[in-house]
Amino acid sequence: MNQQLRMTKQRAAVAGALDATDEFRSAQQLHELLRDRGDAVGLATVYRTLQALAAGGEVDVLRTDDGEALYRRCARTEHHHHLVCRSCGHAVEIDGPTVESWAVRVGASQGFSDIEHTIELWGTCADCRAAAAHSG
Amino acid sequence: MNQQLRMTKQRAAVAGALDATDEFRSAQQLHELLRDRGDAVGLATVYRTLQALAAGGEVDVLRTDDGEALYRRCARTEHHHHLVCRSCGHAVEIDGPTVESWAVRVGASQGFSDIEHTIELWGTCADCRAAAAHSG
DNA sequence: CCAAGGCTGAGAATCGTTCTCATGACTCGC
DNA sequence: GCGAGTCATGAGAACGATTCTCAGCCTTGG
Repeated sequence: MNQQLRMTKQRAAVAGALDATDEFRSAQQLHELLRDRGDAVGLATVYRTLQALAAGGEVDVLRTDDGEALYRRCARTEHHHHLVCRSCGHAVEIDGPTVESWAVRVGASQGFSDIEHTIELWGTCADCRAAAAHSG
Repeated sequence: MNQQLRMTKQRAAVAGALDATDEFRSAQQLHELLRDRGDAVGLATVYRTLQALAAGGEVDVLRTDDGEALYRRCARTEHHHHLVCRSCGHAVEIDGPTVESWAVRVGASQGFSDIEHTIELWGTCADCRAAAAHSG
């Protein structure tokens, strides 16, 4: 299969960093994280690795309001959505069977085909809310 | 209230360009469009105007998969979503009462607060599909 | 018509992301 | 273990979208 993909120290490091958290992280955050941890990896390599993982469906990608890409290794490969904490990136995988069918139905009723949808929920997780309460 | 906001030729031009279409357009597209039309407006001004309009809720903004911002003047100011043609930008405003409540419910059940959601549908509109069929 | 302060635009500066290219690291066959 | 052929890496340049700077212009209130 992917005889083409060599398992290098760098790829392992990036994958490891992703495995170590269930929060969405930007490429730059992962890059810093690896550097601080001692597993320095070039920024370009981090981007390339994330790209490859995303293409293979091994990590999920989403965009913040200002267009930055965030990555996360999810437990499941099947289609799902996320509830993400806007302050710490903590995420919960969620299903929305109802939403799925709604999307397809609405799309079709308007004559559109090849319907896809972008559905992400943003909020403040319990921990962050508590933290905010203490400091405020 | 917005005594602060002066009505200038440039702002009128940008607003006009937005009013003239129901498709999502990027700042750069609008900039070119205005130039071609003879109402040249500086790119910076286009961005500033769109930003102001978006802040005032007068235009809707969404992000393409690669992070570019698209703008559109919508008929309604109330919360709604869109079904957008990924090839021409044509958009239809849609409601999703079911989805709205689902989002809030899911968020709350996970202990998150201040839930917001990003829900956009992408597809190929009938016209674009027909066009593709002819050329393919 | 005047003054005052928001507005504009060209170009520089940012920022995230991708590309280039010389060098480095795997892998396979011997 | 050795060498060739490749894919991978990383520093830095290049890019594309967006924002900032700042001197000069225009709108508005009087």
